[in-house]
Amino acid sequence: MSDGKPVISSLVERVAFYKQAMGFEGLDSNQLTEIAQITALKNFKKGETVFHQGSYCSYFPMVFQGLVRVSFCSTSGFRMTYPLASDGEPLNLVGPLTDSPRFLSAKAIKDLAIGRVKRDDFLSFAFKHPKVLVNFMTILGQAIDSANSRIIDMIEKRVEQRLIKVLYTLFKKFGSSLRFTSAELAELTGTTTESTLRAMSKLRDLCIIKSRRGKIIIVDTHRPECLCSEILWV
Amino acid sequence: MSDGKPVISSLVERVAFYKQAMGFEGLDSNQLTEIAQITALKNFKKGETVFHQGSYCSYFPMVFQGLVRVSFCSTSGFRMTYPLASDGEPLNLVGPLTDSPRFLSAKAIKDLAIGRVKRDDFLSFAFKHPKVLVNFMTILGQAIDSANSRIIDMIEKRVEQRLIKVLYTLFKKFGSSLRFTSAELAELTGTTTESTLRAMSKLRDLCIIKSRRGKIIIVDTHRPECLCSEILWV
DNA sequence: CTTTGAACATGATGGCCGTCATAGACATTT
DNA sequence: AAATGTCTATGACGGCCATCATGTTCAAAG
Repeated sequence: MSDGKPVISSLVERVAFYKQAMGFEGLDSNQLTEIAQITALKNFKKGETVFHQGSYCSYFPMVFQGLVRVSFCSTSGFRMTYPLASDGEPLNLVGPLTDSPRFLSAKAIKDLAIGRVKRDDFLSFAFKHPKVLVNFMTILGQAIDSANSRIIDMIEKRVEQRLIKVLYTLFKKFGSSLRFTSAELAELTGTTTESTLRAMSKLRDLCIIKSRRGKIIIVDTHRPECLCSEILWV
Repeated sequence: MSDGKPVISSLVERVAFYKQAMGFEGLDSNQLTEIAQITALKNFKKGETVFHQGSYCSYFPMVFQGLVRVSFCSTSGFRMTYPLASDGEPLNLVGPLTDSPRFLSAKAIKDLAIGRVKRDDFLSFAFKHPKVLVNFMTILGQAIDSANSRIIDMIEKRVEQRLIKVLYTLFKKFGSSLRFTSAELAELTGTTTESTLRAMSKLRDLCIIKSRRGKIIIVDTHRPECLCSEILWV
């Protein structure tokens, strides 16, 4: 998607974007135009921070183009990657509505174009079209179910199974060729780099994946699918 | 609170209930009356199931009186108690809005009075007064943050620290005298009964708690407080 | 080409904790 | 009072995995 091409700039393009964006299902063209008009675009270079943990949230942010790693940090500094948001996905559904800061931080993995709506503008839009709020709650519900499922996985599943689940989820989202390092996968799986590497060795022996430096290829997509009744929120 | 007294039945009482209920902050009397009018009460005996995992959600349920254990089950049967909902708390914020079933199940720990609003009625109420939806999203946001925090705890905290966190949260909600068995605490902590008992022994040695069969008394509330920057979603 | 740093790989070690087993304490029932 | 079931308690064992350590491969930079 985001291959360095010039960024969506016209109103028509922005409307087209919202038409396919997560959370804006069921809105008509007038409503989409309305939100598109109050959206401003801002670019971030790869590696830049989109927002910090604990920062006040004065904008409602959507990923127009690129890839963002959203992470959740503990007080002790442990980081867990939560979702990887790509084109059409919202970055923080809750923050803009409840002016309280959250524990999330977001960093650009690829060059980014973020569409931002000022908090107040977004609030009045949402109040005018509650359908958006219901859509958002649906997404939040999925996020909660997914987080709960992850908690249980942490208890009863071992690293290898959790890694398969992560890989399968990434496969569903990005296809069979994945550009992630073991350290990044570890952050998604909730384990250490070493354990991830060991688990990867096993999966390679089982001919489920092939891997090169910084790249994983899912060879056997069938077996992960059997092991993953539900996919994660990524 | 719920001591077997006759249940809230008059409209006035129901309005008074919603005035203090979680998720209905900022609504005026007319709006509260409106929702109170479409609320029907249903009683459950201790031990009864309020709703099953995967069941279709045709009502929006609130706990009027009593205590409900809301659990999240994995496919393998592992159960994690998520929130313990008491008077004034909603049981399932998402289900009624998105007619998809969720992984939650709910069981009465004490005799219950549940206020229920039919899904469609609730939907039109929420669309008419989006403030409710924003309130709900705030709650969902807290739930997500709490779930994420739990995921990280599962990784980097050991059983004893997690148990302290659980006890502290229960203390904040129910006071220093807690009626829970070790098996129930284990379900909240995400561990086994045996490990919970061992951790309890340690906490007893440290004079943080005293315990008798089915009852825990938090003696030193200061130390748990130091260890818990944030409390859980219970 | 050499250097440098990141990513990959794998062995050794130790500790937390889940599992199994045993047993005593307590409440309720018969 | 005896019986039964639940809750509490604790020991033994073993496995998973975090940690530390060491070494290799690879890509980019100088």
